[in-house]
Amino acid sequence: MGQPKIRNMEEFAAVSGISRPTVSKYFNDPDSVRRSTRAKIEAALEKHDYQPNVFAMNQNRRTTKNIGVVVPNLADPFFSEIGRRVELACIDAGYSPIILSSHGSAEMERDNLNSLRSLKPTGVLLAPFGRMSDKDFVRDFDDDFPLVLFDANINDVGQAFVGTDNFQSVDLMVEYLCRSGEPPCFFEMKSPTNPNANKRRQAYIESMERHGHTPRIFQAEGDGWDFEEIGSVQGGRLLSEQAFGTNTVLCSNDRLAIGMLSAAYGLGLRVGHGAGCDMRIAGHDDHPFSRYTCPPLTTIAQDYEAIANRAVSDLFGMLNDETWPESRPETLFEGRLIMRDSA
Amino acid sequence: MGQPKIRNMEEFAAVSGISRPTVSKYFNDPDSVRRSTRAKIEAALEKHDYQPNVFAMNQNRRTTKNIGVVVPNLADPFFSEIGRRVELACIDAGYSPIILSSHGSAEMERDNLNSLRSLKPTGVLLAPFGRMSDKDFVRDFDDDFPLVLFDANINDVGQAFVGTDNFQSVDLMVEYLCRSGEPPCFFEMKSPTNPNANKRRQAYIESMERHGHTPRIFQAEGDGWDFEEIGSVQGGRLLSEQAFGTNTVLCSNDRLAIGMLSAAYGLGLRVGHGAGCDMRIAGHDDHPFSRYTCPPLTTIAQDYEAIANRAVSDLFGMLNDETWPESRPETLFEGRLIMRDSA
DNA sequence: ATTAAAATTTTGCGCGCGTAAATTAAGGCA
DNA sequence: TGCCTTAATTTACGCGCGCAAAATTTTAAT
Repeated sequence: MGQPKIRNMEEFAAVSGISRPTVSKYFNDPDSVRRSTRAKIEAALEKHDYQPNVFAMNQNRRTTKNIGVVVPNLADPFFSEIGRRVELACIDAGYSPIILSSHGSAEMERDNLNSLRSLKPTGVLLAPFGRMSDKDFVRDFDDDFPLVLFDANINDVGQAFVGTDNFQSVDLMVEYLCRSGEPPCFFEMKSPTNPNANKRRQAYIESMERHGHTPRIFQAEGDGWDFEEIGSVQGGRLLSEQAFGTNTVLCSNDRLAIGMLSAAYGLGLRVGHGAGCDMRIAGHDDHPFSRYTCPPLTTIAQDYEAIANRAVSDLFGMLNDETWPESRPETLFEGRLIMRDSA
Repeated sequence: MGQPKIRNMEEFAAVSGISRPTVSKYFNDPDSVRRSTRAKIEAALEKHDYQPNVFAMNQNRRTTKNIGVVVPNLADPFFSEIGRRVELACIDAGYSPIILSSHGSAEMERDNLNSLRSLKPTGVLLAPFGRMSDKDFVRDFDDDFPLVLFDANINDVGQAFVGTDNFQSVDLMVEYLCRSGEPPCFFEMKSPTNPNANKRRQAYIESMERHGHTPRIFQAEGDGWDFEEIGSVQGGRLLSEQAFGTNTVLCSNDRLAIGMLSAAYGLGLRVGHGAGCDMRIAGHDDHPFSRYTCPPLTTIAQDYEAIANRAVSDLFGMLNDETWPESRPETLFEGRLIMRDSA
C-alpha cells in the first residue's frame, strides 16, 4: 500500500489520473465507466487502499444500497436462521443488509422501522409480529419504502408476501397423524405472540373436519416468548391430568413441543409411535434442535432457504422494475413432513 | 404535526426560533443547551416531527454514536443471547449498536471489522473466534478504535477483556462430579471452532490432577458449528463402544452435550444421577435449551448479564476517560453450577 | 451598580461526495 | 477524411450538518 494515505475521493482520483466524478461513477457501478478507465482505477486501488466515506456517499444519494431486515426475535432460532439467509442473499446482490431484531416487542418493531427510516433504505424485508404489529404504522411505512413481508402476512401491507402455506402444512401433518394413529388434539397458546398461530389453529380445525374428526384445542395461558417453559409447565399439567382425551398432540410450533416433550419425560411417559409408547407429540417448523430432542421430534419443515431467497428476489425485482406491482404477489411454499420418532 | 414538512435543521431551527448550530448542540446532548432553549426546541419538536439526517451528522463528527458489536455466530443461542444484552445496554447508554454476526467464519469476522471501519464506530465490542481469528488483523483494528473483547480472549489485543473464568467453572463442575460419583472424562472436538475450548480442556486436566484423578480426554473429529450433530454422531459412537471407561462425561459445551444426550436416548441408556441410571452427562454454558433436554442438563451457567454489562461499561469507561488504560483489565466472572437431572 | 468570568449562542467555513449540465472523446457511416 | 451520434468525462454546485472562533448573554462576585 502507498505511504501517503488517501484521505478522500479527490486525492484518490488524482493518483489514478481520473476526475473525481468519474471515480464516483465507478464506485456506484464499475461497469458504467470505460474499460480503460476502470483498469486505471483498479490499478490505483491495488496500491492505495481507499474506500469512499459511507456517510458522505449516502447523504446525497437518491437511493442508498441499504436493505433493512426486521425480524421479531433473533433469539428464536427460526428467525436467526431465516435472517441469516436473507442477509447473505442481500450481500450477494451487492447490498448492505441491516438486521434488526425487535426482541419480542411490537413497540421495538416500530422503533426499528423508525431507525431504518433515517437510513433511507432502498427496500425493507419485514417479518412482522402479525396480529401484534402496529398495522397502521407499518402501512404508513410502506408508502415510503418498498416493503416485502415474510413469514407472517398482514393484509394489503407491503408490496409482496412470502411464507409457508400453513393450511397445506398442517393438513399434511393432520393427515399423517390420523392415518397412523389416533386423531390429534391441538396445543397452542391462548394469546399467541407467534404470528402464524391463528392460521395454524384454523388449518387444524378445517383439516380435522375434512377428515371427519372433531377438532379439540387446548390453550395454554401465558404470554411472552418463553414457549418451551409454557409447553413444559402447562403442557405438563395437561398431560398429568390426562386432559387431552387422545394420545396424540399436535403443537402449534416446535418450541412448545420441545417443552412438552421435556414434561412428558419428567412424567415418565414414553413418547413415540413404536410399540409400548404412551403418546405421540408433533410440532411445526423443524426447529434446529428438534432433531435432538428425546425422542427426535416429528415436525413440518419450512423451506427457510426458499422463503429467504424469494423474499429477497421479490424485493429486488420491484426495485429494478421501478414501478411497484399492483398485484401484491403472495408466495406460499409448501411444508415438508419430517418424520422422526416422536409421532 | 405541522403541514409544511421540515426538510433540514436550518428550517427546523427557524420554526423553533433558535439558530441552527444551537439546535445541533441540542441533538448531540440535550443538556448542553440552556433550559429555556431546550424547552423551545422540544416544543417545536412536538409539532414538526423532524429528525436530523444520520448521514450528514456522522460525516463530520469526530466521533459517532455508533458501537460495533461482532459475534462469531448469531445462530448460536449463546451469542444471540449475549448479543441481545449488549445491544440493549448500548441503547440505554444512548448509542447505536450495530450487531454483526460472522456466521461462523473467521473470514467474515475480518469483513465485519472492515465494514465497521467505514462506519467510524466510537468503540467496538468483539467476541472473537479466539484461536481462529486473524489476530494481526484484529490487533491492527484496535490501533484505530477502542476495542473490548468478550467471551474469548486474545492476548494483548483490545483494551479490555470480559468473560467467564473457565478454570473456576470447570473446576466447580469437576469437583461436583467427583464428589457425587465417578470422576468424569472430557468430551470435546478435536479442532474446536469454539473459542474457549482449549481453556476448558486445560482446566479439566488441572482440576482432575488436583483431585488426584487421571484426566481422560476424548476428541471428536469434524469441524464447523454443528455441535449437536457431532455430539450425537461421534459421542454416540463412543457410547455404543463403551469407550469412555467411566460412567460420567463432561462435555466441553452444552451443545455437544445436547447431541450426546440425544444419542444416549437412542441407545436406550438412562442418563441421570438417580438410582437405576446408566451414566451421567454434564455440559457447560447453560444453553437456553438445556433446561428442556431429557433429562434436563446439569451444566455451568455463565453470567450473560454481568459479562454484557461489564463489557459495555468497560468500553464506555474508556471512552469517557479519553485515555486508554495501559493496564488492560481482564474481568472474569464465576460460573454457577446448575444442578439438574443429567448429572 | 459594575465588571469579570462563565455559559451559551451565533457566524463562518468546510467536510466528502452525488449529480445535473456542459464538454470532450469515441465510434459509426458514407 | 469529415460529420454525426452517443457515450464518457469534467465542470460547477449544493447537500445537511459539525465545529472552531467570535459575539453575546447570563451569572457571580465585588
